[in-house]
Amino acid sequence: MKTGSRLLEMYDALVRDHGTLDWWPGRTKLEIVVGAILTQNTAWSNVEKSIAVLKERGWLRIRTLERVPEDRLARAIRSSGYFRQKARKLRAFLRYFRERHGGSFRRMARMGTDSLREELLGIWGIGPETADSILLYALGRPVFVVDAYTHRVLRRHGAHPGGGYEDLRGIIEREIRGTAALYNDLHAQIVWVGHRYCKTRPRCAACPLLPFLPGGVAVEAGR
DNA sequence: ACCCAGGTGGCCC
DNA sequence: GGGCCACATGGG
Repeated sequence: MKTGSRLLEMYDALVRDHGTLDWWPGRTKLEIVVGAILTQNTAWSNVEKSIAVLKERGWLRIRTLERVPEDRLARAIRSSGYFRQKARKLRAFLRYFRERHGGSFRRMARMGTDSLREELLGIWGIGPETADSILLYALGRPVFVVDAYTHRVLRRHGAHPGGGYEDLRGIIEREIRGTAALYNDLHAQIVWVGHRYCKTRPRCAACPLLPFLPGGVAVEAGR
């Protein structure tokens, strides 16, 4: 299949353009998990504000966060949008984390990636992207995180093999046997280019992936 | 006054 | 198993 090699060529073009990115703003594993949940279908700038509030209040620790009532937590993360839903999701994770791992990432890390992934997907509010973000960014597992940009960027550049989340993840992981560091940067590059050039209204003029646009440059380059 | 953002669960067929 | 909808704020 040429999807993998084409994707790899696109990745190389992005790295040549601006270097590797070394991603995910988050000092601790808990902060990464919280960020992964809060950023669901939400701009990161909105999430930053919520994280700042949690830090100011000293709530960004397991034992503390567990004890914050759901409605108070919801108000604190208001800027992230869907704040009632997300407060519930955070508490659902914390409950699982306490009951299953005693609130310890060290213990959680003893699990194999596949079985842990299944457990994370069983938590209310944790879907495939959030689960994989936790596995990759908090636990350093070699998992590729598929997101809306991944679908869009690959589709626009004729590199999408079709299928949904699991299909795409499987194909990419099979064709690019990466370390966690590579999957980290690959995802970061896709979000970078998606954010700057490949939104629903694409702005392809100065995009490093311009050479990969199928059927000539002009088709999607307008607007 | 729109449109959109690093999704997910519930419900329907 | 796919198609739709609610969930909600802040920035362009």
